[in-house]
Amino acid sequence: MQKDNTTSDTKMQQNSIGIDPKLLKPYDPKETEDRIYKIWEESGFFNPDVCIEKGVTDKDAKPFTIVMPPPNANGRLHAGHALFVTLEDIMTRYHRMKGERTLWVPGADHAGFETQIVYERKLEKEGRSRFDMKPEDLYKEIYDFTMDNKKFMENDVRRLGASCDWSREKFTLDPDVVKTVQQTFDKMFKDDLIYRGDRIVNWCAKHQTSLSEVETEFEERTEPFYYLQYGPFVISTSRPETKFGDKYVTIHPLDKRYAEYKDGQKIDLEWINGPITATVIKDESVDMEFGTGVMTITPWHDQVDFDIAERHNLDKEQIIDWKGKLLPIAGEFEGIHISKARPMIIEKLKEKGLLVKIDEAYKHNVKVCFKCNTIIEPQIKDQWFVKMRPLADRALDAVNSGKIKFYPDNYEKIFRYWMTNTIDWNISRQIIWGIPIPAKICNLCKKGFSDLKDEMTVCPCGGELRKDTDTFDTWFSSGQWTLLSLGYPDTKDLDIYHPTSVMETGRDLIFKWIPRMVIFALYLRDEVAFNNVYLHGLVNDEKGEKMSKSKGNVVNPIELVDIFGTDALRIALVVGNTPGMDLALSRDRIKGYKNFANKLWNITRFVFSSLPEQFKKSALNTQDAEIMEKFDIEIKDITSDMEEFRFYLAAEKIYHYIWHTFADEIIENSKPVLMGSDEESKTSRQTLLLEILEKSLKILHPFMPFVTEEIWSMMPVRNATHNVAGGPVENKKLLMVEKWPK
RNA sequence: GCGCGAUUAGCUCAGUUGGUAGAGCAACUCAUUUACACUGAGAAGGUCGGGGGUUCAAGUCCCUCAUCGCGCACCA
Repeated sequence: MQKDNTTSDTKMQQNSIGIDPKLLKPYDPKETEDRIYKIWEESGFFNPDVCIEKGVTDKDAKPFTIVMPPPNANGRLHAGHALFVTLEDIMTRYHRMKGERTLWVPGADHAGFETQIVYERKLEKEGRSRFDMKPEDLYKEIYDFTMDNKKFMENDVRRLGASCDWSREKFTLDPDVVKTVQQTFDKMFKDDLIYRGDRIVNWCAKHQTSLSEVETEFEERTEPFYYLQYGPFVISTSRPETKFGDKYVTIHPLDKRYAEYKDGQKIDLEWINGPITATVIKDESVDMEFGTGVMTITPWHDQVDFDIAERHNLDKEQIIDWKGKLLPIAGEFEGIHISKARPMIIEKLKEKGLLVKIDEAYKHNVKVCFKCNTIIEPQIKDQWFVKMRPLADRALDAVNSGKIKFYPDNYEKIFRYWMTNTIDWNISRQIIWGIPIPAKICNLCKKGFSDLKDEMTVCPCGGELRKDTDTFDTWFSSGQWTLLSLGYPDTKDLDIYHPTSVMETGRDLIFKWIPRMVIFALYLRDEVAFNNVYLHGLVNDEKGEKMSKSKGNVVNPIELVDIFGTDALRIALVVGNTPGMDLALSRDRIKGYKNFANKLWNITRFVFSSLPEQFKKSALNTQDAEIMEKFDIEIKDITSDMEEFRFYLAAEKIYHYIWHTFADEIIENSKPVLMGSDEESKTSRQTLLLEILEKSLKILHPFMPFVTEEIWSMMPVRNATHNVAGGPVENKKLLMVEKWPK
């Protein structure tokens, strides 16, 4: 081993320019990456202002902006994060090299509900509960916990090579962010876009909070389905425990079977806890085909029933309390949790002869909390709601007029569908970890008021006002993220960098996040939030299966970086990964690209060692000019791929060119020329090899920034901007701010 | 129920405006001190899910069916 190194060492030194001894060993990402990242960060070039100041970017250059989807500050990065960092960094580096005024704003998300759950689990392990703590203490603890973790997340982003401007980093609970979000609430309240109302919300009894539609999931359950005698009717239900207060029986107005019963007709009948008087309601929402075509309604605990009750102005009564226990209306069942009450109620119905039959295997979907899988109990609750219709219409207009383009384009349809069918958005959350809603609520008339300055004490009705203790839904603040991370309401950066150029994020956020950002930017600044939306798919394991903790197939990207190097991971995530499509990430795949990094390293060694000590570039002869021209055509092709967001193709093309054209053909065919005695051909060929290497490094840089920058630092002198033996030199240009080849 | 996506080599996937089917990995044959074994050369492998249509020409456009995946909605 030792001997081998010595021989090649002497050989190299004899007939070539000074070569960095590092080049004589295989490429070592571990030794390189942190060092290079530090050089980049210290150069200041992640910040477009510095680029202008140092003359790297023209101050009139076209801006290019990406706002980073802020990773959850409470945890480490997962494979999906590695993909988004890679894609956004590719775009950022490419546009920076094109000379554009390029800004990538990093961020960190407090991730309200999610983080609180993580912290609650921690409390649970310690035998504590948030319900026994003072709100301020809990907030402080979660804050410290999050801030500790935030550093790890940021460091992970750095290890992935992200060339984002850390000086502009925003955290979703930064004081200015909190202030602005509260001001937005105030503005919307004054513009009559926010109202306080008693409406059905998704209530999670475990977490003691309401949830938006995107925080709930459907789960298929097979449960018994009960047919009950309700006076002259047979009604059906899967939830007999909600039926105590049912005093309205609804029928479709055109249902001939029940034509004899008139709207508003009173019927006396025997029910679970004794005789009641039921009222017949005719409503078109009743499905004649389903069950018996007759249903009783429970407006407090069902959206559809609530809507019917609203239409006919019917009474609404709470049956189940906030912990999931039955209220006094349930009579003898009062205080029993609904999960235990059902069989008891069925037993009683049976005894009373009210149970007609049971379908044992009724398949249906139930709504569950997306975090704890607890069945959601719809409840009527006094909450803040955003009127979505007028806002969504503006978003639709923006998309229809082509101001926002989607990659892949079929997501535009999905976006449209969501904007067309949106319902009012509940923004109140009963959790601590979030931005407080700056509002007061009247104890008497129950009206709510925005009160930014916290100065109102008495309601116009004379009632006493209490402070709203709720916080905003996370998406209320992250919906304003393109604005907030650019300093809104301050316009210094906004005027330059907004609308942002690209919003790159996971395809699952097409509902949760994308529409809200469009809406808020249009509302607050009369601009779209971004001109392009690039959606990536999921990163799955090598078998194509979704990564999950329960399956134990979760891959930590930093672990892969440790083994294969960041560059290898990055390009493995990109090649062949079309937008919107899921990717199966295998170690073999990454290993192949680790080999590629080394191949490039060896190409460099060959090129450098074939140059004489005193080398000056010459003009290319006809044959070499032709080879160069072919590469230039390829570069043009790759450039248009970059412009059209086809990174999966661009990456594959440069990979293929470097390995199979440059190394396998051009270098192999150069050997006889370089060994020959025709000095003119030799110099031409040496020039060619050096130029192809230079251009290759530039094209490859956005994809594999570390190895390319490292090699660039060893490039031999040209125009006195490079030194011979490598290492940082003053005024030396970094590859990251070199110009993209034309 | 409505919508979206997928179906191409053993595996993972590309295939941009229709113009002779591609890559990576795996497997196969050969090369063995080479810039690089983290290598090179070569060969093999596909009626592009089925059926129909448009066209001089279809993996690509249209219709239809099947299978898989995902999303949304209803669910008394």
